[in-house]
Amino acid sequence: MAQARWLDDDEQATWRSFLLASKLLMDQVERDLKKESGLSFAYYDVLSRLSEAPGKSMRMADLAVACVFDRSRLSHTIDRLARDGWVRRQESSTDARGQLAVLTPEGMKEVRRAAKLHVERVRELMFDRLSAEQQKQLREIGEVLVTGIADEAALRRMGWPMD
Amino acid sequence: MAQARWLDDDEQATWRSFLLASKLLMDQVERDLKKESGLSFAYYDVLSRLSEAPGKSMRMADLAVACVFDRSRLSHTIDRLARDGWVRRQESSTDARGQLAVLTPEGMKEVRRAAKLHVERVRELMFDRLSAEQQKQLREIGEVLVTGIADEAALRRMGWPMD
DNA sequence: GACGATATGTTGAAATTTCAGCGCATCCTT
DNA sequence: AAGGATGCGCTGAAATTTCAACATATCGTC
Repeated sequence: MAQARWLDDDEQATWRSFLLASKLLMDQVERDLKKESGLSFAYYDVLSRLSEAPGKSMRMADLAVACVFDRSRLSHTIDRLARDGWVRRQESSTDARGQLAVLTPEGMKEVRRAAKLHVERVRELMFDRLSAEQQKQLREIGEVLVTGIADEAALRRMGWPMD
Repeated sequence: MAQARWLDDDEQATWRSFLLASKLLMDQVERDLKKESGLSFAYYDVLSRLSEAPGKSMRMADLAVACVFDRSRLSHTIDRLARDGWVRRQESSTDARGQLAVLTPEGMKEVRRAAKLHVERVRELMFDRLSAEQQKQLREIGEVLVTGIADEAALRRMGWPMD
């Protein structure tokens, strides 16, 4: 029973392959994004969520869930984005605890500029290399893993497509 | 041509699914590892590579490549691991620039303890949820992405299985 | 063997992330 | 409507990671 739950060679290779692929891919994407637009992926992620949200704004807590940040990290991150003028805070009208992060017009321009380069890069690194079949497989695998980890409430807040 | 390289809906969903799955998975794995063993994944990764290496030691540069750290990050990380007594430094006998990171017996015990919990968790989060078919697919997808990003020299240094 | 080009590992400071805990608001039960 | 439980967002300090630069060593070539 000691070894019962160990990983066999195939599993080991699968895990390593997944791990390395995501590390290398994100590393490369980060590096390029930063070099070409000055934004880290974390900043880009926040701005890009806001840019898609109705009113170009989101509750802090929802934004944190969507970006998979804890609340503290998001708070600090919004501080910096606000200092740079890409985002501003606004009080929620319905919940006195609530703060809204709102994308400024300058922030919107910034994301757009970055998005162009970013998407290009993702395409080169991922989609140009995987067959249509593999893309479908990857999507399904991702969905299985995601729904296995996040509960329904979290998925909803992330804007995950519920069937 | 402006939109020629944009992502369509399927691609967008695939990318998001991959991104979210790896974030959530690593997040969860990190959190559990830390809670149960006190080690961050970065520390665990370093120690675990060393534990598998011949002589339980590696050149700093090779270890950095294997962990996908830059040299500076590895240097600081080894500082901390050395302070905790899990690792010690040793000069290379063949290259006067070289430093070897060597796993101490205490470090070895530490990884072993952590590995047990870690592997258990990876199994629950990943392998218990994916079919054999999906595991095979994921492995191949990972390999395609990895070889698309890292050059042959880097792969070799990572200990990547070359055919 | 001298030369510049490249590789190795470290350092210190700056930027970012993590961690523990706070104050306040809303929710839920009674 | 009082009470506690929970949710929200923020803060400051500690830990970690990033960044630019350095000193030294090896490599390749002439």
